[in-house]
Amino acid sequence: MANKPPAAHDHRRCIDKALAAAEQICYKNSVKLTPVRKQVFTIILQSHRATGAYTILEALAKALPAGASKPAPPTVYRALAFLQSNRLIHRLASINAYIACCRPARNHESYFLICQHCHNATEIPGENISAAIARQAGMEGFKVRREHVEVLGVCTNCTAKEPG
Amino acid sequence: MANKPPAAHDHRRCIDKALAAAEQICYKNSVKLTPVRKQVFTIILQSHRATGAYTILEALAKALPAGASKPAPPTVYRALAFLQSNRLIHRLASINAYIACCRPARNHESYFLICQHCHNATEIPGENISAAIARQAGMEGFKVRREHVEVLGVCTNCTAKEPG
DNA sequence: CCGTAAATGTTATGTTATATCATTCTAGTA
DNA sequence: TACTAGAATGATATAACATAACATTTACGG
Ligand SMILES: [Zn+2]
Ligand SMILES: [Zn+2]
Ligand SMILES: [Zn+2]
Ligand SMILES: [Zn+2]
Repeated sequence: MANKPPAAHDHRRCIDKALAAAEQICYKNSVKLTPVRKQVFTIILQSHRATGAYTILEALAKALPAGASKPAPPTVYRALAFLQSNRLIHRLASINAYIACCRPARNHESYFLICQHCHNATEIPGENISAAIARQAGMEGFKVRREHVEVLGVCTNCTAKEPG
Repeated sequence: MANKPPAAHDHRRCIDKALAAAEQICYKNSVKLTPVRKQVFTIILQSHRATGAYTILEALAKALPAGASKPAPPTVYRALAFLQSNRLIHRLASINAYIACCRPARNHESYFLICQHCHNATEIPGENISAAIARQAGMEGFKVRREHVEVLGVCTNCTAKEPG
């Protein structure tokens, strides 16, 4: 476990729940959560920090059965594309990294608080933000398709540890 | 002029105003808008679309006095860093590109509507969006430092041209 | 079993960004 | 004017992120 979650919790349970949800969603979408895809998703789930594609690649190489050939970047990027298209993960463009969606059942856009100190990323409800965006977009006659909100700053834990 | 601005306007004047403002801001900040930096800024100003670093690099190579040695990536990236730190441009992380700020005198975060069709990017007022973000961040005890809001969709012009 | 489509493997390359050190320019100062 | 320290730029190499293209394997209905 290479991270410190935003609040103490049973992370094993966290992972299991996410995997179960993913299985359901893939079944509903009539797509297959193949071993590679599941493995990549599991790697992403290990932490509440966003993970870079090449970090995932390394982890995948270690996770594969001994003797298996080393995976190449397309393997990871294809799995990421699959997971994104099924709304199981988000991409954080400002830091080129990928993170599990905390509410994959509901279609929604991407709203994150990213701690510059510990790099934990917290997915937040986007209703109010989205409404504010819709208002501005409406004034410009702009049709909204995707929303990416990435807020950088310092999380509670890190503020507590480093006052001032 | 390699672009179609969101609304018809005298783009030459647009550029001149932005350059004059930049001179002022740099003077106020006690920093130098050197020829390279000014040239890079001018290249970015040519269009209301965001411009990639390597596109800027090519344009810079053509713009330099004949016989001058070809610029390398760090030249562009250093100029971009300078322009960003003086709030003259924004980086659009979702498309890895750079665009001039339309209100550089006022410090503010980054709120953009990006047309997926014509690639024009419109900087919008962020007060309401920022307020909504502040509310969510407050609930998480998160200290906001930077906000990046990138909305992808279709602009008025493109909607008009391609109904349905 | 066979044929097809999906998934994965493999190789190469494209795209974006930075590290590092050398050189030149700028301004203040003696 | 000459010296000097710091800023800016030049030059080279490489890191980090991502995709194109084609070969091979796998899954699965007929
Ligand atoms: Zn989500
Ligand atoms: Zn933190
Ligand atoms: Zn701006
Ligand atoms: Zn458009």
